[in-house]
Amino acid sequence: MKNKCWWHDKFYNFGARMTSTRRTIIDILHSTREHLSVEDIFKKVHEMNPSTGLTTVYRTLDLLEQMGMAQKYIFGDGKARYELAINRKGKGYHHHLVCVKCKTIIDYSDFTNNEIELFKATKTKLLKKYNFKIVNHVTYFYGLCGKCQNL
Amino acid sequence: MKNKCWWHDKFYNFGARMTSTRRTIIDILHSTREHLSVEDIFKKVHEMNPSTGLTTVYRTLDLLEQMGMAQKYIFGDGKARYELAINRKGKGYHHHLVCVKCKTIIDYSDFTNNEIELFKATKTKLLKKYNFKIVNHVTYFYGLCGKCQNL
DNA sequence: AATGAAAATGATAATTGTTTTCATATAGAT
DNA sequence: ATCTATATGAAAACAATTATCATTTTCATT
Repeated sequence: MKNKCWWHDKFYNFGARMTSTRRTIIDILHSTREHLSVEDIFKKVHEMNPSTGLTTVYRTLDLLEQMGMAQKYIFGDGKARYELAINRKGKGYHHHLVCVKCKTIIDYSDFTNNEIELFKATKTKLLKKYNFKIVNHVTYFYGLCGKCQNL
Repeated sequence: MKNKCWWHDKFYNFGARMTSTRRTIIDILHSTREHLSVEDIFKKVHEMNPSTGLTTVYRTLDLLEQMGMAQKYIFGDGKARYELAINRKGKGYHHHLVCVKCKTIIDYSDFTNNEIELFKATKTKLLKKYNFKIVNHVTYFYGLCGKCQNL
């Protein structure tokens, strides 16, 4: 893996190395807007390189989360899901409505500029006050979807 | 269990019955501001009534979440945590900073009136647009705590 | 290009939080 | 007091995730 890419330095700064599997996983996340489960991602990686193990996928996703490149979501179905954090800064920025009964997820992107400004200010405040370097934030709205409201 | 309490109707409307175990669990949640894990809660219940099973605790917490009485949190340590949703409306209202590396949780309550208004408006909007009855919302801020920033 | 130490990987086993099952007990309306 | 839907407990089943450890790979330095 000789050629450098834009994320090469990001990995280096994190004391991590660039590998083809990691690049593949980033590509997969980059190519979709769905919330892929670890197994979803594993299957796709496996298509490209059948020798890749599930453990590596877990480890890579964990690393990406720590680097702030991926966002991990845990809804109610017992499996972690991931999406590229980079996406969220642009067009794909969204939050989630979660039905606490049937676990249906609806993406919600009708946020306001007001909200963006608010969170931007909050991040700065939290860094100062708690010395906590925020890389991402996620809001979940919990409730009952139309179907489940009628028992 | 003959005597009615304020939550009796809430249960009834949900097609659920009031039991002493459920009351105990509500009391436990009511008596703390910590984010208790299921096992934490089970241990406390067990002190009061050793015959209570872990399964019932899981089932009760699930029920309370669906009723909107409890909020379920999943941070990064692999166990679900709960707190009374009622508390969040008053003094105890807060969000969480989660260190993606060491999984430290810091409660954050320096929110603004601006934020409260924003979420109130959002709830109304979401009900109209998606017919989704919001019972609660949660914001997680993810990042690196002071220690983990210095590797 | 060869080297070597640190980091990444894969296969498997182990772990553990959570759910299912099913027979029994209980709540609460009648 | 009776009866039916609901709740419960114990144990087994389940499934996502993590730990282990020997092997391979990256990449900075020769």
